[in-house]
Amino acid sequence: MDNSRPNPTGKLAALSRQRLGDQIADALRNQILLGELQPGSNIPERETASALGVSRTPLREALVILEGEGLVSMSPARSPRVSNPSLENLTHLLYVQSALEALAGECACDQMTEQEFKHIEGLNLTLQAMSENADPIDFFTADMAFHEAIVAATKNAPLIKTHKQYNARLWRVRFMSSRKRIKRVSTLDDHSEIVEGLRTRNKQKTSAVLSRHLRTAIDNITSIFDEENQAN
Amino acid sequence: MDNSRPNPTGKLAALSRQRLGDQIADALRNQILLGELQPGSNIPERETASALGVSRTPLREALVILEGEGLVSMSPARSPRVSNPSLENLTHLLYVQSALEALAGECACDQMTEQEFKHIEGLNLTLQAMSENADPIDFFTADMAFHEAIVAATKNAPLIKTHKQYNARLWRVRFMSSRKRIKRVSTLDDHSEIVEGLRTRNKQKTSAVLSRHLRTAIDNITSIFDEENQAN
DNA sequence: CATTATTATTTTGTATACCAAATAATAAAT
DNA sequence: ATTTATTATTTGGTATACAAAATAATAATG
Repeated sequence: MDNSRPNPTGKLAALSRQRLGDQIADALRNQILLGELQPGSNIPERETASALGVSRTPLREALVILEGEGLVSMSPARSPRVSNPSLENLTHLLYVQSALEALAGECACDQMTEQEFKHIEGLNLTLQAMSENADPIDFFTADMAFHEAIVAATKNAPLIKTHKQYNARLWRVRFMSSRKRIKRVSTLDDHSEIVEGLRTRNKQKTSAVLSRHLRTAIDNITSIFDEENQAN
Repeated sequence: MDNSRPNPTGKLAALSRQRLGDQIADALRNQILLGELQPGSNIPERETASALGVSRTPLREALVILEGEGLVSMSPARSPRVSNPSLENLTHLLYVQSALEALAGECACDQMTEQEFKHIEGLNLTLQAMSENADPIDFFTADMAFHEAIVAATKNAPLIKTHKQYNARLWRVRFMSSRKRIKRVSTLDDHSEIVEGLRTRNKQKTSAVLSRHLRTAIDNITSIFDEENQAN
């Protein structure tokens, strides 16, 4: 966060083109997704600001941004907290994400270039190669990259942004869910079907498989919650 | 915006449960939707803050919120501006809104109470009664209320919020589009089909008609843009 | 010892102050 | 008169200051 040192171009860094608030939001978002900031944990303003070497003003700006994204909740006169969504809430998020990816699949059939298709196909191959031995985190990241690439191929900026935000809110449970390697086979089957749908530019099929794929995830996260409740 | 006077309960108003930033965001959002703040117009911070009787701090908070909603764009060292979306951007928004309402129709078939259905049905009847003689603004508001009621019946909070945000960004063009009364007949036909779908809790039909209904709106806004370009 | 009252401290909410970049205005030069 | 240089002013970005509420800590009381 230190803006006073010279940047690579030699210039004095001056005022970065990106506001501090945005950079801080990026940093905090990462910490939340990585689990360094646990759901329900407090984000005290002074402490966090000084830890990042900034004042409370841009930190609060970041918190307001993250609140808008649903990753942080702010109550009056209380420390901001990392959101801790209920199973119901996560289910609701997945329904929306399912609809968004179904739309993405459909639009991608129209808008996707051949190069983009090859990229998506390649990501799926990578995923298949990883299926046997890769770390959960790597497999999960690759899985997410596959879905993001499809959405990106639509060139629909609002869709891409909204999808990204929903992904962030779902990141944690979906990662926990993906640790159950048992699910990898059916995941890969779905992905192959999606790739086939895209190859033939079959909107109906691509859209339907993506929708089903995401709705299946609802069952997976439900079992995650059940296990946690049994443990307690 | 004056918080210093006693509130109706007699207490000193103290710190309102809602942050000033949120209240300001609501006020500015209204002004944008009503067209009092035109697309592309500047929102200078000092001037706007003093006009509202607040300091720049909560005003900036409001601007950051509205930027997240896509209603305002902030560039470094320039005055914040009311977003002025291109036809392409509006088209993209409508595709997403179409997918969201299709999902809403499907979920509403599952989640809607009989009372909620009666309410939706009633809104449609109101709309039909208005079709001949009502003001464009009233007809449009009733049209929007109909769609919002369907989304609300899903009880899916993230869906409701995202749909509301997309509605806000689309408000202006869709209002301009609705001024063409010629479209009212087909609008009402679609609505009646949607009501029938909901009555029979036919997910497939409800979802399909809602999706088509919204995608038709893309053609309507395209002609709005064409006319504007001819005028210039 | 437990429980309530009261005080002290921490923490958020908002306002103000200051700096640097951008724009507007003015002066200088061709 | 037009264009370029330079200065002044405005405006956004960030830090700091202060007020009010919430929490923690301490004292008082049954």
